[in-house]
Amino acid sequence: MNSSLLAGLNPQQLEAITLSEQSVLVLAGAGSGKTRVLTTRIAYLIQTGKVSPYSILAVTFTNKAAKEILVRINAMLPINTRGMWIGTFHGLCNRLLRTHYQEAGLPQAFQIIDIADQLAMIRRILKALSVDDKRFPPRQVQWFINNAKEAGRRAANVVADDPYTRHLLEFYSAYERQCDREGVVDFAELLLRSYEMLSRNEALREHYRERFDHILVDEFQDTNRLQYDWLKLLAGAGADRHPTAVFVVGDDDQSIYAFRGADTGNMKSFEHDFGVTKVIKLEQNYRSHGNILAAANAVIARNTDRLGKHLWTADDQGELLRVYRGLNDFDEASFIVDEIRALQSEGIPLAQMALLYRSNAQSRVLEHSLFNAALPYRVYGGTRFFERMEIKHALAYLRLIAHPDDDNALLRIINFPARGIGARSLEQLQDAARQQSSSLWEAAIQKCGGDSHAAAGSNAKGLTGFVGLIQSMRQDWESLPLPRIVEHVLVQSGLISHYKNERDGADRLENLHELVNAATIFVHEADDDSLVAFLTHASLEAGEHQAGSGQDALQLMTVHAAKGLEFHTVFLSGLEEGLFPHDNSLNDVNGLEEERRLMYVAMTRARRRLYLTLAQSRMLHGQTRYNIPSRFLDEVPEKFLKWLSPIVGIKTNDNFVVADSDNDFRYSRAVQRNSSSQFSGNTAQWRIGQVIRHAKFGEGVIVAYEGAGNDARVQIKFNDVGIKWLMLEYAKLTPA
DNA sequence: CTTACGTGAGTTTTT
DNA sequence: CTCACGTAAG
Repeated sequence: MNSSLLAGLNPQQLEAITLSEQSVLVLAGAGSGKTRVLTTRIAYLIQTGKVSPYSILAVTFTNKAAKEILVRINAMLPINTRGMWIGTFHGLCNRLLRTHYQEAGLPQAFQIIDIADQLAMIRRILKALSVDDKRFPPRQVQWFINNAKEAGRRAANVVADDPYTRHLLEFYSAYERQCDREGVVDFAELLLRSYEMLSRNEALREHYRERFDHILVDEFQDTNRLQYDWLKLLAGAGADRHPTAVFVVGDDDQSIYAFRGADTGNMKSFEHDFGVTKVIKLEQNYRSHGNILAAANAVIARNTDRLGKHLWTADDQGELLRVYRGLNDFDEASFIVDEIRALQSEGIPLAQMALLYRSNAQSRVLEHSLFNAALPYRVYGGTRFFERMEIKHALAYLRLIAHPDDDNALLRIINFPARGIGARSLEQLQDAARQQSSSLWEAAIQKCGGDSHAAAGSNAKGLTGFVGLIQSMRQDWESLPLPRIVEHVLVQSGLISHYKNERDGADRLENLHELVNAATIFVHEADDDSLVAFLTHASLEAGEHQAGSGQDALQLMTVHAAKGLEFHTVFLSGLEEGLFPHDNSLNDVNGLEEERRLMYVAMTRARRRLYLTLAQSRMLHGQTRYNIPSRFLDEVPEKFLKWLSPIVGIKTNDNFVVADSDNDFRYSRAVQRNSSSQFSGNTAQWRIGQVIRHAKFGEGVIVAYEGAGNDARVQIKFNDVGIKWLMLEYAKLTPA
């Protein structure tokens, strides 16, 4: 047994990792080493030799998390992780369905559609049924369908009491039929389909139950009903109990996806459904300083619906939380800019600072100020690589090659780039397809075949050309390796020349070339380098939000997007009633508690410094709004706050402090200052009085320091730029 | 088929 | 306000 595997773990972590074969709930607070525990347990199970890597199933929500687990296991054990069942719910379900496509009633090359494709399809169906889309907005229909699926219900299993629901159900069944006909599945379908397959097929179910001795689940608080039932089925919990040990890690306080069907009730159900006798709490936080943690604890303590957990840290109290209330949103933004500049001059990298907001719309003003201040920043969220229009077009060609029944794909590209197939020829095509209940592609082929005597209009010519194009592409597919096919399709389809001629097509062209790169990388990395596998990869992994230039940049994102991340400094902006908590959650207790969890998540992202900012007025929807401070601000005990602005309309009206950049740090310094003159950073020993050199500020002498290790700060009297406090971790000092 | 205009919505979103 | 989408006109 490699003892280094378990080195440096606290007793609770150790217990969770080495627990014998039983199901367990691990309540893991923010920054408590959750991922480390999960991965170390996997490594431990394998290394102690009791468990084969192939009888472990580990499931996450994001590809990123799954990758992280694989990387860490690879670092801990000399085993090949290929072939291990570690992935997202959707990825693993896809694997099941691909392996047993016949049992699942799917074509071998079934395609996965994303929400945009799904919406387009629903639009099409509603149109075909002549539905008034004012009464039944496509988005609402989509929401209804996905909700039903995520609760494990088919159209046939939903009870409709009212006419409205009956209509929705009709659309749901029509949608189901259409998906079946096209041989496509949406995200929820991956889960529902594999769930149904396993519950229907006893032999298959038993096979997988036997196979997996251990199931591990990350972010368990985010599971929805269907995912829970899926786990239960696979683990054989309930009546016919199977000795599968199910190890789930989660934090009910960080459940922020209830609006999407996540159900923390699953954590409670888990205990009794899986015969859990042991709940392990990981409550030691290794991330944040004490004040930040205490403030976050105070906020989350207001929630009534909790399993109960209290984070603590062995670290110092650290600084107070800094609060700034600006006159307006612009003022708030310039405050943030000033503070970022100051931190930057202290040597803290921009990438270690995050600017968080409740909703995306808030980023506009902030970005404006950052841009004017010439501060590099990166916004997370927005369109991801495989969701870009030009990429979806290219993928649609590829999909049609691999899977001709995909009407969605056909409709996307039949006239893009334009080849003279207008609305009326499309309508004819759709009519023909509907009549013989075939796919559009089949209808197109027939139309071309019997075309010689028909009116030789330009549209017929266009259609023939299109059919010929796809058919020739399909032939190339037989003989070319994946990246070449992609390249070929880009050229033959006319996409390349189309974007070459377009005014602002340069970025799109670049993205298309990037797609060839993606295919090349995929071929090198994947076990299965087929076109279908690549398309699946594109559907299940939307790709990075942005190509990430690698440049040091401030991180801008919503609080949701920040979950799981940590930063030296966090700016939490827009702390106003109506924004955070959001208007739409104000009247609902559950909604408010979710907003509060969101606040908790936001606060616990900060390692060392946390700013809470707000504005007295701001522009929203073209109107100036005067918001009162967020209730969450009131929920932080005053003793943890340091006001940096005069404040109005809040109970602690008189004890504000005006920012004073020189003396700003004095209060925290008093607590932590050390008396010895020798101290050490990460790599080197330093002493007071020593002459040093700094890359930017030049030569200077160390006059004081505080803290230790990573958190040590040094005060240096520079020859040229005066006295400065710098973070030792980032300052890159060299002895002069 | 492209362009212009009108309309309406405007939390969060791992797959 | 401002973006995205859908329809109508050119």
